[in-house]
Amino acid sequence: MSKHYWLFKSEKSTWSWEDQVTQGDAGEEWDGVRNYQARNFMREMKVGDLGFFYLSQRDKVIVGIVEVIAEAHPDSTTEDPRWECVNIKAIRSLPTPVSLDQIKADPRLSEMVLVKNSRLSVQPVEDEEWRILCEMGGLASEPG
DNA sequence: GCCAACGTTGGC
DNA sequence: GCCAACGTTGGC
Repeated sequence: MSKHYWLFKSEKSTWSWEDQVTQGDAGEEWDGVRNYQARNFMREMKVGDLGFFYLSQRDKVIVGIVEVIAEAHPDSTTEDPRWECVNIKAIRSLPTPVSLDQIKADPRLSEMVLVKNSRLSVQPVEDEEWRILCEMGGLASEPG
């Protein structure tokens, strides 16, 4: 099966890109998700899948690229067996972070979940969207 | 800081 | 199983 692409949302004050980068190859659990849709997407993730790291709230910008390094497992931050999470590690920062404004201004990206359902914290990204966003971010081609 | 949108909870 | 109430998210 081919690789899938995702988008992970975080608030800078809770978990910043710098925090993620600091974890290095060890990565970190993407814990704390308490939403079934988001959890279900994490269950679909495979090791090696790539994702964008997006900062919500003040920043509203895609700042980097992460890779899934562990598939869905119980979320260590809760006893509730319903909630699972994957582990991800930072791959690289985007040379040019891509803002929500830019995304909204591009008709090719108007179908993005980020635009249509702004509250979903873990979401899929279409191959074409991924390519466009990598370009906008200053990457000639996708990494990895 | 406000508020709309949405998801979850819990009473019935 | 429905739905009103409530809490949270996140853009503005």
